Amino acid sequence: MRARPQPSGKIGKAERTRAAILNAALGFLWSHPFREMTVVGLMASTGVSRSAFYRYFTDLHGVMTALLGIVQEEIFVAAEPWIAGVGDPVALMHETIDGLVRVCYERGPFIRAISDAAAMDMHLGEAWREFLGTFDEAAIARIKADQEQGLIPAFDPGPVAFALNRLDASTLIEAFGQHPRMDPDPVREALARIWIATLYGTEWLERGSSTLVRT
Amino acid sequence: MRARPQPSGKIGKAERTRAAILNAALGFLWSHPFREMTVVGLMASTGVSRSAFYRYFTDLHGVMTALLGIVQEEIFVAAEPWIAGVGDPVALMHETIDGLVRVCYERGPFIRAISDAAAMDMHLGEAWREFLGTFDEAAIARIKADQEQGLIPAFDPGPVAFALNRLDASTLIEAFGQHPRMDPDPVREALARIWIATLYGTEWLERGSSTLVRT
DNA sequence: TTGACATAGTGACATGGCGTCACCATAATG
DNA sequence: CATTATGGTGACGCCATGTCACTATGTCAA
Repeated sequence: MRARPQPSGKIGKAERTRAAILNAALGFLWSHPFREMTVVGLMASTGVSRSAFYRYFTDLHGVMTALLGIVQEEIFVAAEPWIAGVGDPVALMHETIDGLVRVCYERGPFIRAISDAAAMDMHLGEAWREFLGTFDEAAIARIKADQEQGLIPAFDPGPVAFALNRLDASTLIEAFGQHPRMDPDPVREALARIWIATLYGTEWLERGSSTLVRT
Repeated sequence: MRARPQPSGKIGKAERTRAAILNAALGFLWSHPFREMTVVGLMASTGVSRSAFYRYFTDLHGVMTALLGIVQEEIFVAAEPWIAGVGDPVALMHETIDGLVRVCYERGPFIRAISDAAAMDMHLGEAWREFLGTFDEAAIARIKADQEQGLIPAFDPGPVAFALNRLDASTLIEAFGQHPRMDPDPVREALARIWIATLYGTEWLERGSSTLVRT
């Protein structure tokens, strides 16, 4: 065991500074693109010197990796109904898309910042791709299962799941990633229409409009 | 009239240098991500000094803007069948997606570089968004027209066209944007399935497989 | 209490890429 | 032959980055 400065429940100095940096990043990215974020600007709002930054993160992309970890969790939870739920798959699909749209509407600028930053750093790019990859796996599994039940026509689920997931990611990021954000309702309806028509067939679209799912 | 160094048809020094820079960029981006491109590296392969670069482009994003202009044209041509063609819309859709996949497979790394660079520069980002925007307009018009003929069910075409175009862009970029590129056939089939199921209905999917369109 | 030690934080430095500027060379024009 | 504009160059200053030696502070063990 090493010498731990704080033996009891109180959060230590280190944790507080780290959190301050992350909060500064969140505050900044809500209204500015990632490309405008600098270490100087970030540390200006924390009260500690610029070089202290490198004690907590390797670079700005390290901050974004941390942010990805936070957002990731929320998105996984939102997507769960259709991925793992039982019951009417079309209703579950509405629920999942509803959740994804909600999370991405609330976190839009952050998610866009992560996706932007992913283009500028190999490691973050890899993490981002892996993140999307888990959705591919999950969607493929669900499609396969529903195909075996005859709910979805037979086709290779891999490329379709891949494409539909990219559809969600890039549509949501573009729609909600910068101010002014689009109205979420039409986006939700469009995504639901595309997923349902592609997987379960057009006949499911007219009845059970998305308002049916919303409590 | 100013003093023009080349009075007749021969291409001048300036045009040649500019082309050399663009070629250097193409050569580099085929196997390296945009984030690794520098002015020094670019000019090293041209034989002229680094500072000469700024006579032809304002910065690296200026190069990417020029590249966008080139690729844009090819993509417009490829997309034309469904956008402006007459006849069976499902066949035209297959033709368009076929063309898009072909162009994006050939130019993949360049297109990905443009899209990456768009995240790092305001002006290029605007140009890229505008580029995608023209497809939105075109798709909306086509969907409206087919809706009036009863070929596509009635719904607000705006968000659906928006989402489907983002689907194409991000799927094609992710599939073919870096080596090793995916097999184009499954991607083509997945995109065709999604577009056709969403717009014209599932019943068009089984017959007329994509191989029918390929000469 | 004291000495040892780990952790938080700092200022200074070197680096690398960028964009500009004053200046030079060349070649076409009159 | 003088003029003039275009293509090209080296040097400069700038900005953000990442590192490093060093200080300060607080904790633990003897």
